[in-house]
Amino acid sequence: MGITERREREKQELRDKILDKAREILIKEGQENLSIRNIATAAEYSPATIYLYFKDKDEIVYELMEMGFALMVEDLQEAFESSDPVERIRKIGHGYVVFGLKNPEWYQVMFNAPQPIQHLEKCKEEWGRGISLFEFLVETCQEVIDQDRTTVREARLLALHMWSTVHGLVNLALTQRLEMVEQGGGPDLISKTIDSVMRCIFK
Amino acid sequence: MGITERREREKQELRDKILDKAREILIKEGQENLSIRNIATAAEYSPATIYLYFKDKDEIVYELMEMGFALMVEDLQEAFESSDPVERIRKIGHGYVVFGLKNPEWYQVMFNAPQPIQHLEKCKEEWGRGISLFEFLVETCQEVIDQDRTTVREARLLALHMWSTVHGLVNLALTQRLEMVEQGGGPDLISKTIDSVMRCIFK
DNA sequence: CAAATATAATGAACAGTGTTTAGTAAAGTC
DNA sequence: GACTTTACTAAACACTGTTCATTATATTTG
Repeated sequence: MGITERREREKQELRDKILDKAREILIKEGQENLSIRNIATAAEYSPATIYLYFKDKDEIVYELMEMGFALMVEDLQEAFESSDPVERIRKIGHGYVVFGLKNPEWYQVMFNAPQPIQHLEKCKEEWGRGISLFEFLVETCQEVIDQDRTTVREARLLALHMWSTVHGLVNLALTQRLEMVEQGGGPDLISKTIDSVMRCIFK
Repeated sequence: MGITERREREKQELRDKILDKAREILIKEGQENLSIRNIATAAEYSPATIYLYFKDKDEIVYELMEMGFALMVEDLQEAFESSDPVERIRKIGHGYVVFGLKNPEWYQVMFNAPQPIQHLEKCKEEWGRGISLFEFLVETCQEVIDQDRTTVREARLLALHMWSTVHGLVNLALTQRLEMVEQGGGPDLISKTIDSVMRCIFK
């Protein structure tokens, strides 16, 4: 059945094209301009057609979130490969913040947007890539604890501490709250804060 | 001129009424339902009338942010009065997170919404109450440093560290990311995390 | 090849959003 | 009572997500 195969393939291709245009709009014009109509125009189809390939807008945002995680993992690859667990955590933390500041639109979709999470509730899938990243951090924290290089005793708690701090930093910076209290609230301040956090946690 | 005074007073009263209805909608129906039309209907006026009292929606959100800070300061009053600076920081941190989790709509407006900040840029005013809160935290951190109860040497850095962590925690919880990695990601986990952070920072 | 059928795509509508403008109705002034 | 100022609103514009009946295309069947 070569014909049905071709149709299947064409269907997949259009789905991919829609996602690709969505990605372009997200990056170039921001999340506030990521509308079904804009996506449809970019893909040269009518808005209604989008709904033949995606249940709703949330499903598109969910797919973009997945893409974002792939990009982030790529960015953090070098950090993951550090042999020293403390250095690994420092590099992950720093890389995490840099990714967030350099890719604000991706970051919003991945860590702040409610849509992808609501989509998960509906489909009962899992926040796969996000969990993987966190679990890797937990494992690294466990290594640090095993090496007795921190006073914290629980790996999950330590990982959550790190995540909260970098997530908080990125969000404060992205929502312009950081520059409200610190004029030159740039990457310098963020680096200093991460270093300070690291010194607090590790011996 | 009693008439112009009355008219001035009536103008102020309607402005207050609009803000009050906006507050009610924010709390009861959430930020996604805080529309000019909903506010106008609640105040029993046409949508266009709102624009005679506020430049745009952002200005209303900005006023709501100010209200939110007043509420938060009230909530944190007890924490502010602790004589021991370390205890003060712990209580502020805990109170901050509790406020965020109990008042998600206020929290979004105060710390995540872009509107009030954009409004500030236009009007060149200041994020007054937010800055006051942060500066108080900085002063308390300085006390802790002076008492030599932490290894961190810079008060502003320490304050930012604390703020980032609690802000990150609240946001992870509010956007359902916390429960993605920790099933029972309730207030218990958050308390434990704050305690862990405090132990790391203070001797 | 033509007719019937299955599939794909869309135009138009619905209910909502923020915002502007022209016009009306009421209140105050002379 | 006539004029002017103020307060208010209906209607429109340009958007948003989403649905559904209709149309056009492609494939299968007679």
